[in-house]
Amino acid sequence: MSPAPILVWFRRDLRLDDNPALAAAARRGGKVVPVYIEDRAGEGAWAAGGASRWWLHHSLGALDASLRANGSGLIFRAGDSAEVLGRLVAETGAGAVYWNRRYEPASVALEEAIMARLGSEAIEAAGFAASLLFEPKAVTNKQGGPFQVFTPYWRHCLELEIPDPVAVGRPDWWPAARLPRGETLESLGLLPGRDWADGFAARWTPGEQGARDALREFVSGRIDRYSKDRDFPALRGSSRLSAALHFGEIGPRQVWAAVKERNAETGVFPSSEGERRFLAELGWREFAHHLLYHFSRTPEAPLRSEYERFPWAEDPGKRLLRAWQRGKTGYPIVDAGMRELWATGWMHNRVRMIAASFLVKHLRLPWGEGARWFWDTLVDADLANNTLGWQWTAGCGADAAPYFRIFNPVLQGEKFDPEGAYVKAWVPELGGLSPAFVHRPWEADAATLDAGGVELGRSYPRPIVDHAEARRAALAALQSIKARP
DNA sequence: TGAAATGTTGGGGCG
DNA sequence: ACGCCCCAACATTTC
Repeated sequence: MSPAPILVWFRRDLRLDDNPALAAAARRGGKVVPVYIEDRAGEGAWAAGGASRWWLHHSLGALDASLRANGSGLIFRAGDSAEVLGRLVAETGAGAVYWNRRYEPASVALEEAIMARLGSEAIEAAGFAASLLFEPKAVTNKQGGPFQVFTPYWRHCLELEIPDPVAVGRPDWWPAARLPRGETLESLGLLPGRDWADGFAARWTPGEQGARDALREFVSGRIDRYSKDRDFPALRGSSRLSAALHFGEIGPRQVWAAVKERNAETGVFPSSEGERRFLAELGWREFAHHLLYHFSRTPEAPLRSEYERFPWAEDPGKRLLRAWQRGKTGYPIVDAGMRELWATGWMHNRVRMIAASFLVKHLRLPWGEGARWFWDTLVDADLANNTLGWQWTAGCGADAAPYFRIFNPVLQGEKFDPEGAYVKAWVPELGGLSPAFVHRPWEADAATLDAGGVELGRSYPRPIVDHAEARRAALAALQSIKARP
């Protein structure tokens, strides 16, 4: 008699390769029932945002197709995860539920509850490590606590052993369970109602194959120029793997192994500044997830409590916030970034820092407003990375930028987009300006603006705040929360 | 994974 | 020839 069926509960591990839960289930020899549950309440206050759901929809479609090639596609369900799993166990006579762990606070709580519930029913329940290089509990400082500064954290991690993805591999075949499919992918309602996301498809290929292709393309060449090119948004300098990693279409061990593999002949690894820097970005991803695990309130509250009393600016009618969201601040590099975000569901990292800094320091609007906007508009929206990024920018997080570090959007633009190519790609109304003025159109004289086809205040806004003035106000506000008990 | 203010130095114009 | 000033260029400090 063959073993009882096993439910494989897919979540943010939408791949067949290097998927320990699936591999373990396949090894058992019983039928495998792959299921995805859309459980918005189970995500706490951070159910996936709009752009992210677009990606999720297509990634689930790709996973379903891959699974169907083995005989049985993904079972889609909506509702409370514990209840749905309980019903499926009953329907299928499953003896076990396997999944790959998540580390966000709501997910940790949900998994604990499910583990207890299944345990009480004598159903085997097992979570596997798949989405990080290191489990949060495996990385502690000498006092046994979490690191709060990246450099020592990552130095410590590099001493640890990275699990080999080949050891998990991709199961060749497993006995398929025939189940009524019930709900369809479409019925989960993941796609946005409006035509907002229609342009995303021109840029992205969600799914395991797309992720694999993107990794190969990056690692076979661009990675060697990564440390130089990564800061220039007009170039394609970064890997653009963020969404694939968020949804687990590819795992960080596979990324690590791909970089290692390209050095197989020499054995020297990492072999270039580009590789070293790229791996350190995986390190930031680990760091962010570990910090969120240990400081579970940080999506809502500053890690440094003195920032609870930060005097944010008034914004009647949300005029400033709206201008920022729509890419109409009058600062070209900020507006270009915000428009790239809206059009593609993604923004170059250098520009994320500039745009975020502008919201928090020039407009003095709460970082949570920015975090929410990014959460809803980024296809790669990730609670750990988003939280770390915004708290870093606002100066209130772990290893944060010092409060006095205020990006000058003009200088940043001129430094990292010297020709204005990035600005012109997303803010076409500035296309007629020379590099000397494309980042500071308000300084051009009337004839220059006229020749460039720019009508300040009409075709492109004047700056909504004055840089020098905003900088002074930000420093004063930050001063006001310092050195008080 | 800054920017601006302030300080220092040294070349060159000039009386 | 000398001292003085200006100021770019660079370094340091401060926010």
